[in-house]
Formats: sequence, structure tokens, C-alpha cells
Amino acid sequence: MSNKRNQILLATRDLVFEQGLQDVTMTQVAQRAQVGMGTIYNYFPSKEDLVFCLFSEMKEAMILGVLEGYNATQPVVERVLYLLNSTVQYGLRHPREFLLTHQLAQVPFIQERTKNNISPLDMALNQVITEAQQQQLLKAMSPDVIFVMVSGMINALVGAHMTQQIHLDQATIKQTVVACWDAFKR
Amino acid sequence: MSNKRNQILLATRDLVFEQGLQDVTMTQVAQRAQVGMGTIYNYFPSKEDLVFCLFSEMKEAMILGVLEGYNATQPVVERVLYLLNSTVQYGLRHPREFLLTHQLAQVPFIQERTKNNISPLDMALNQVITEAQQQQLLKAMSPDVIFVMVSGMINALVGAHMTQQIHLDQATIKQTVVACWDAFKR
Amino acid sequence: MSNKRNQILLATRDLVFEQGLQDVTMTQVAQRAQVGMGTIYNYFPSKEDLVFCLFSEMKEAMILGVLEGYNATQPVVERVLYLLNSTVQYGLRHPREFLLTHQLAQVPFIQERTKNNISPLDMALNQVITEAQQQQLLKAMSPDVIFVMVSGMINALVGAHMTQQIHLDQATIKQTVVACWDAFKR
Amino acid sequence: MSNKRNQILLATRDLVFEQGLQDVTMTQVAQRAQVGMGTIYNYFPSKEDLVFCLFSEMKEAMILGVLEGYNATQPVVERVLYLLNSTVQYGLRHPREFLLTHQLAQVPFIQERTKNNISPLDMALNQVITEAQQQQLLKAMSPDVIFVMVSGMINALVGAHMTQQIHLDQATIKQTVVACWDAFKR
DNA sequence: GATGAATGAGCCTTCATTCAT
DNA sequence: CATGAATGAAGGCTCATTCAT
Repeated sequence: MSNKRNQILLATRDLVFEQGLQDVTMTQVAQRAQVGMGTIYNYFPSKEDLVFCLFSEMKEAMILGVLEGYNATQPVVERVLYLLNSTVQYGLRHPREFLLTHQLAQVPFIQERTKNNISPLDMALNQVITEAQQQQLLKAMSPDVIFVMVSGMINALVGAHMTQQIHLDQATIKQTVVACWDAFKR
Repeated sequence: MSNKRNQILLATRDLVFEQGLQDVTMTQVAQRAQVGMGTIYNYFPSKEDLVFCLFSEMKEAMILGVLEGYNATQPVVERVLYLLNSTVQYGLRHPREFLLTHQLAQVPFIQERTKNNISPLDMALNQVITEAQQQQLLKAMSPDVIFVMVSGMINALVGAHMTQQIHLDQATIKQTVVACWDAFKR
Repeated sequence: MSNKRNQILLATRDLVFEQGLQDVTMTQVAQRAQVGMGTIYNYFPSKEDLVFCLFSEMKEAMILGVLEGYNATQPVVERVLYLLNSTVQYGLRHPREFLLTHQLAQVPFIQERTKNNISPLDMALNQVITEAQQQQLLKAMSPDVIFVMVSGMINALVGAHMTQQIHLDQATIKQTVVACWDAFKR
Repeated sequence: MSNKRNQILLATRDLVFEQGLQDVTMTQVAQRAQVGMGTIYNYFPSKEDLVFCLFSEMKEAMILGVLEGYNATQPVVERVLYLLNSTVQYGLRHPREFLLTHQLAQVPFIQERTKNNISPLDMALNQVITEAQQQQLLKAMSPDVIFVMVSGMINALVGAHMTQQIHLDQATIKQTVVACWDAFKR
């Protein structure tokens, strides 16, 4: 794996996190990555591609991290709680990546490229919600609606934690996961 | 109230919604608002100020809209449900403003200026959550955490509705409000 | 007519003449034209468009200049000699424009845009050559070939005059025009 | 003679012919020549030197080709016609090199380096024109002027042939050579 | 107040050249 | 000698802001 490529991605990650995508210039990226301007273009065809790669790889890592240890053969309830908890835990261990991933997902040109992509994590959550409903464990709500609400809640939690608006210790996390479950359990 | 000022704000709102803040130029705003470039600078000292005014006024209008008809003397449970429902309803009636407000709230220079601002809506929600807890109606969780989760959920719902990911009819809204309540009720 | 537009075109003309198209930068054009960088882009969408406009307008002026006083009702021989002489004279009065026009006509992106354009001057020359042949005044050669040879000869003459390789006084011009005629007359 | 050096020159020739000097990058040259970037710089100190070498060697080859079989002891008239014909024939056999040579001769930095260089071909043509005049075979025109006109005519012919504007078969070539002679013969 | 042509700092990107391997 | 990743100066172009009308 190329060392420079990684330096560039890390520099981009930190700068976008600190200043917002809009205010990050390629010159800044080069300086922070300790690399010549032109080197960036040996690895990424354009600024958009660079940012999109950053997004993709962070998202990929997050999905792997969250699904690590996920056991599709366990009872549904356990799997739901596992995914909820695992997502929050990942957000706490990698808050920059977690938030950045969700911020970048809102950027128009990234939305454009991500259209119709469904991640294994989305699939797992959808799958488990569907199963839970079949087993009469959940309220009779649209799985999509549940999915949206749960995701929105988790993102908001991690974001608020990052900005110090709230503090998420393990006890609190437990509570939020339970609340999530209570919201939709039959 | 100046007519031109309002034309400018409306043009900005629509352009930012359609193209994203990043891709909106002052020239576009002037053309869409049927106004000379320089006129914008008679009302707003800079592009940042223009966008911040747009944000503030949309947020203000949203708060007023949500709190309209709110009765602080009603029982706590009713007030909680009223706020939840009213927020979602506002989002459905004014989706552009609702989503734009939340998008802009993420932009660095707006976060900077908004720091430590607490809106009447925040106050009302916090107040009602606190009261509900005092009356032993809610789980023993930090009111801040509840607040964050509820807000995150509602934003995600309206956003998903906008992008057609889900469809919110009145029945579904009822379900989500109930789910919200179930999540935190004792 | 816009003053600045003309300043820009003149500055471009002189710079391209002095340094060659390749080495002229937009910054140089702006400085020479006593104009801000951005002003150029109020009048021309890109560097290519600027250069192409310069080319078109110089060519247009040259055509008008050469055809000025041309009388399509005169005998063929007179018209041939008139066109030959008039072209050389124009080249001597406007050597920069004359040479630049022929240089730019070789540039790929200008060739691309000029494809299939036939100027009134081309038409007049073709017309007169064709007529002369019908009157048995010329050798039985393809008019196109004659046209190419005559044009090539004239351009070479003016070019060599510019670079001081030869000197074209009125007597010499007379000789060249006669030589041209002798080359193709029956 | 180095093989790689030649690959580089050939690659340069083809690329300049296809895309124009301006749009050819050293990276393209290296790829087309199947050679590393740095290798080019082992043979040519800079891009300008590379292009100038290409120009010089093509011109050299052309001169040799045209003068091949030229017999300085023949009568003047024969020699004039031989040179005219030989030049056109060379242009038809090596159109890329012929046109490229004349195109590159216009490029500022090549003009700079070529200043005051007189080729054996120029010398032969000048010589023969001078002799012809001494023998009263030609009009009393400056040999330089004749030289310029003849060269201009031939270049224009081959160029027009390349772009399919005209078609030069052997009969047509004969006609053009005759026309050339008729233009200047006494 | 209203206008929009003019401005130029600053951005993204290219590409001739170098140098460690 | 050969290689090609690395370099960064320089180019074309954008756009927030100004100011003469």
C-alpha cells in the first residue's frame, strides 16, 4: 500500500474535519500531507475524487468495524441490540470518521455518486428489522421508517457527543440502546 | 419591510436548496432576485451575512410555527406529544425551510455564530422534558440526551420524506410520535 | 462599441505577434490591455474564444480591405490583377494582421472552428479564376490548384517582407503580380 | 546510433503531427516511445531541444532526399525543373515530415535557433536561379523574391494535398512545375 | 438607493524536469 | 544507463466585492 496515498487521505480527513470541505484547498492538503501538489494528482484525478475516496474508505471501514463480530445466527433481539450498540461504540471510538462520513454523505456530488448503493450494514439492519417484524417483536411500522429513525437517533447522539453537548459513557449508551428498542418493540 | 430584501432572501433560499450553498454565486442570487449585484450589498454586508440571515429567519419562522398553539399550561404528556407532532407537521408543510435550516446549521461559519444560542423551542422542549421527569413520567435519562435523540429522529424523518426514501402520511406520523414517546416513557 | 473589448483584442494581437500564441498568458493580456484579469472574461468566455475572435475580426477586416474597390463588372483580367495586387498591398499596409491571420489559421482549434467557412474573398478569387478559364484565358488547370498556388505565393511574399528577407516596393509588387499572371495564363 | 533515441524522435514526430506541438506532453512521448520519462532527458536536455532535433533531422533528411540525383553539371533549365519536381515529389512521398518541417519552422524558438542557417537546398536553388538569370533565362527579378515565391507555392501545394483540399497526381504536378517556370522565365 | 462592469486574489490543475532506486 | 514517482511553479479561470454612474 502506498504511503503517500495514505498521508494525503489522512491530511484531507483532518482538514475537512477542522475547516469544512468548502474551505480546504489542495495546497493545504499537500502541505499537511508533506507532499508536493502534483503528487496528489498521481493518486487522485481531482479534488472531488480525492474527497469521494476519503468518504468511501471511511464508510467502508466503519461498516466493517460495526459488523465485526456480528453473528447473523443469533436471535433477532440480540442482533438488533448488537447493531445499535456496535454503531454507537464505533462512533465513540472513531468520532471524526463517524461524523465526517455522515457530513460528506450530504454533499451533493457525493450523494450523486452514492445513489443506489446499499451497504452491508444497511442490509443487515434492514434484514434484522424485517425478521423482527415477522416474529411479531416490533410494532407494525414500515421497516424503512424504523430504519430512518434509528439511524437519525444514533447520528445525532454521536454528533452531540463530539460537540460536548452530551457525554456518552457506557451506562448512557446502554440507556439509549434500550430506548431505541422500547420505541419500536411491540 | 423592504421588498427587495425579501426577494433576495427568497432567491438565496431557492438557489441554496437547488444547488447547495457551495455552488450559489452572488450573481445568480442577483439574477434570480431580479436585482442588481450591488443592491444585495445594500442589505447584507457579505455573502456570509446573507446566508446567516436566511438561516436565522427561517429558523425563527420555524420556531414560531411549531410553537403556535402551544399551551404551556396543559399537562406534560400532552405538551410533549404536541411538540413532537407539531415539529413533524411543520417539516411536512415547509420541507425546504425545514431541511435547509438543518443543513445550514452544519455549516462551520453558521455553527460559529449560533454557538450558545438557545431558541424558545429548545427551551420549551427542555422544559417539558424536565417537568416530565420530575413527574416520574420518563426514564431516568439526561434530558439533553433525550432531546438529542428526539431531534435527531425528527430531522431524519423529515429528511427521508423529502428524498422520497419514506412517505409520511398522518397515520405514520402518529406512529412515529408514539414510538418517540414509548422510547422514553417510564 | 466597447472600448475595453477593443483594448483586449489589440493587446492580444500584439502579444501573440511578439511571443507566439503559446507563450501569451491571460495575465499578460490583462496587463497590456490595462484591464483586470476578470474583465477579459466579461467579453470572452475563454482564452480560445478570445483568440478566435481576434482571428475572425482580423480576417473579416482583411477581406473587406482587399475587396474594397473591387468591381465585379470589370473584365476578368483586370479583376485578377486587382485581387492579386490588392492582397499584397493590404499585406504591406497591415503586415501584423496579415501574417497573424495566416499563422492563426494553422492552429488546430481555429482550423476546427473555421471548417467549411468560405469567405467572400475566396469566393471572388474562385469566381474570377473560373470565369478566366471559361474565357480560355488560363491554362487548363484545376481552379483549386491555381487558387492554392496563388495564395501560397502571396503569403510567402508578405511573410518574407515582414522578416526583412526581401523588400517589397511598388515596382517589385508589380513584378510579382505579373509573374503570377504569367504562371497561369494560356 | 542509439535505438531509444530514435524511438523518442519518431514518437515525438507522430504526436506533434497528430495533436500539434502545444498539446504534446513529455509523458505522452515517453509512453509512445516505450521509454521511461527520464530516458528522454538522457538524450535531449529539454523539450525544446528534443523538438529542435526532430526539426533539424527531418529538414536534413528532406534536403538530402530532394537533392538526391541532382546533377549540378546539367543545363540550368533542367536543374530548375529538377529541383521543383523533386521537392514536390518528396512532399508527396513524406507528407508528414514535409508539413511538420514547415510548421515547426514557424515556431518562435525554432526560428530563433535557425536564424542565418542556409541549407544546401537553399544554396542550390539560389545558385541555379542566379545562373539562370545570368543566362538571361529569367525575368529581371530579385533571386530572393523568386525563391520566396517558389517555396511558398510548393509548400502551399503539398499542404493543400495533405488536407485533401486538392489532389496532386503526376499530371497535375507536371502542370504546377510548368506554371512555376512560366511565372519567371523571360 | 439601484446598478452591473470592473477588479484581482486565490483556486484547481498541468506538466517539464529531477533524482533516488 | 533506465525508470517513473515526486515536485512546484505557473496557467486559466471564478467569483465575492467595490464604485462610478
